[in-house]
Amino acid sequence: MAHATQRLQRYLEDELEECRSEDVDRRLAELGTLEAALGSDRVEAEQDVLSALASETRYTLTRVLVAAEEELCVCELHAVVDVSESGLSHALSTLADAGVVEGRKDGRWKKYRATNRAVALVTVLEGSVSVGE
Amino acid sequence: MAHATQRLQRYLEDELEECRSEDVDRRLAELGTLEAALGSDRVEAEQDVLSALASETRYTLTRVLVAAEEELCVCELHAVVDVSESGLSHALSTLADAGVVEGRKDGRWKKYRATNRAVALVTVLEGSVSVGE
DNA sequence: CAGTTGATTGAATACTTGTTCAAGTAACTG
DNA sequence: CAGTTACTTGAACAAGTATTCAATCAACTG
Repeated sequence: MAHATQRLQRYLEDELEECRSEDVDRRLAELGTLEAALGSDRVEAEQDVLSALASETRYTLTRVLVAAEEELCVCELHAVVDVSESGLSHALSTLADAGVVEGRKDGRWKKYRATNRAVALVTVLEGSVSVGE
Repeated sequence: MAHATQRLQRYLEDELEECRSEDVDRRLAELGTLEAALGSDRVEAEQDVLSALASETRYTLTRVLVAAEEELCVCELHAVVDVSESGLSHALSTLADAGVVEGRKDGRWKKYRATNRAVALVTVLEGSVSVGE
């Protein structure tokens, strides 16, 4: 919650045709409740997931892993994105921290697969975003 | 698609117990298909949505608008996030470009509401992300 | 065990992005 | 019409982030 109650007061006068400061306080409380109901740690966690996906490299990796429907080796993923070996590793690590992919060591190779979270998010995005925007 | 086919070749030798370069080419083609099937403009659009949401200010605004289930005035939203008037305007404009919110002018006031896309995304995130990560 | 190879980690850097300040537009009000 | 008020826009700066290089770890191989 923050500042600027004068403007809000004028807005409520306008909307409610009545202007007691009681109304402003009540509305501020309502907005505060809306925000508080979200739960700041939950919101923070959700935002971490969004930040993890909000990069060309990382979203491409996620998309490919979801499309693959199987685990892929780091060396296979390296053929898909155009970053250094180390950049790829950083990207996968970020995605893993966000719970979007899961890694498993298999001998000298390491394999990653998409989690349900990734599948759910990609599905919704795919369904809601039409091309040409 | 990118580089590093030697490593991929060794991986396939390992996996397939057989090592013709044909196999490497086929696998590369498969990975390429996976990636191409996504459609780069579609992926780009999806990523714009993710980038729009991947900011504390903008995601909070989105969350509040989704929770409100009604349009809110810019002046009301200003009470929710801790940025300047101009920062708020920039944030809402970014969200509108991504199709996450919609604005409507009502006299001297401007009101924003969450779009279906926002509702869908928030719902999935809420459902897939548990607190404590 | 020394040598390779696959992958990760940390520090440095180049780049992107969020926020603000200053100025501007659009709509009401006296 | 001059003056507020609500909001937006563009430029500039500060803060954050993606990528790379170098070094390191871990697993296999001869």
